[in-house]
Amino acid sequence: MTFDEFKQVATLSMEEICHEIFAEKQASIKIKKEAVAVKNLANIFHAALTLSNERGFQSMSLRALSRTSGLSMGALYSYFTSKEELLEMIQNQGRRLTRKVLSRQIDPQSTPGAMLRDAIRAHLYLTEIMQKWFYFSYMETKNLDKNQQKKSMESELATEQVFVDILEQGLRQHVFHVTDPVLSASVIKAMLQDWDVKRWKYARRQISVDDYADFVIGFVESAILGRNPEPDLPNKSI
Amino acid sequence: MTFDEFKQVATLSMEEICHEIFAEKQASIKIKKEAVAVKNLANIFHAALTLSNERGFQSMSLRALSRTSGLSMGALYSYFTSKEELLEMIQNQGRRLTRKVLSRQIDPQSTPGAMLRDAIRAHLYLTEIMQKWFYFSYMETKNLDKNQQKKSMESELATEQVFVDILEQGLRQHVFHVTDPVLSASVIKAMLQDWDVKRWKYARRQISVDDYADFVIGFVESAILGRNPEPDLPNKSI
DNA sequence: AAAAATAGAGCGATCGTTCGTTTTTGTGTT
DNA sequence: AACACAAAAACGAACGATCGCTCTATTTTT
Repeated sequence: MTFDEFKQVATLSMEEICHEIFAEKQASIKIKKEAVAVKNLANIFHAALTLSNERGFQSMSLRALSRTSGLSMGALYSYFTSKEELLEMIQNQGRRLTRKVLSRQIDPQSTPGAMLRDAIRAHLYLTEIMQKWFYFSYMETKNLDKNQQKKSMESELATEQVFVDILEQGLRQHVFHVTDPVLSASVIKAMLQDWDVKRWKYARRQISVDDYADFVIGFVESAILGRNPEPDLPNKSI
Repeated sequence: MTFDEFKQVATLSMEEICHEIFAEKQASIKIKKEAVAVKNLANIFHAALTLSNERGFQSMSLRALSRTSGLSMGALYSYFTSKEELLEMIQNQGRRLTRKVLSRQIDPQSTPGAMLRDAIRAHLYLTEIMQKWFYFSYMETKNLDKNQQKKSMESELATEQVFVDILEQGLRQHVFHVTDPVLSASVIKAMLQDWDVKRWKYARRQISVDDYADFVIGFVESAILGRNPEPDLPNKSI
């Protein structure tokens, strides 16, 4: 799957999620008509992410959000009941999209090697499309309430588990040489996250998302395919 | 060098830095006596890091800082002229300590393999000791002014360069098999940073800093020592 | 004209910062 | 040892600005 194809899948999933949010939050959203609500919600989310990523969510005043989104203070409060609820809505929306898009990208029938490559690439593509959200989520998790923080951690562990599963499957088939699948998945995830958090560094060096994906795949494969030039050889790791 | 030895070196360097800060900032610090100034500065920095890491620096009110540090509002403003200057002082202090401690840890006379291991371990030990500061720096860089942001980026690139140099030396001596030293250094740094940022994850799994260091060293070595079981063999990589 | 959506002034709370006052400290004199 | 007295340090109430949020009036849509 190329980056452009991936983009289309994500866009479709995004629309689904806006419908879901509208359906669930009808208690706190005062807007009746879905078309209006979805359009303005997307607008508000985009403006909030842009402003938050400059100085942090707490520092973003609702007056600034009003200015950037083009909606009045009163209008904003037709879409959420408090600033904190807006924070939760944004976090929720991103988690949903992450789950939805990633689960569609990995074919459990293919080989562990192929699955690992697909998972790395899919993660990076997703981060690229949802850049603002990932950065936001990364920076603002600590400002959530206990319950939402727990959800955020579970989401992190769930994405990590995708890699743990792939690595363990590779271990069972004797194609990966991994001493600790959980820690390995952890450091792989750390590399992927760096693409979002240290974006300025890679932009300055003119490294594209595909460049980075190729490199990470190569690096990880060197680390876990083992030093044996015939990785197909079984019973080596016992 | 063990973790306990490392701790002592860092503590000594910390005292040096407090002297330096007092000497340089005498324009904005209204306190005359160094003993008083150093003691309270350390107190303020510690309180500010603790509070900031809960909800972010911007969300930390100076009244809360006053409460936690035990100093009154007026007293606080004897040590800095504005909240923003406090932010800059904290960032500066951490960057200094990082530079000072790390440069003393790596012996340029040893082999690339040993240097790489030492550098990884030293980085993780430093992160462990300065945990609050690193987390703070990670989260608050974007809130600095342009000039301070530039310094922060340079500091990041400088620490990365330590790894680039080691990798390139290993390349020249044909002991490392690295396709791109800069990207390799980048992902190594990402793994090290994860120890600080995702601290809750490793704490929950009861992984110590030495456990993590051993794992990262093993992972990186698997990746770059090449698949050749005789890594001493020269001219292989040409 | 009824319903839906938006507008924006106004409210109390809290923010960073200032400044006149009080307390503590260090030193020389009795 | 007790005191006086500046200098140094700490204190905390008060100020204007801005915050999140509300509420009624107005505009837009159906």
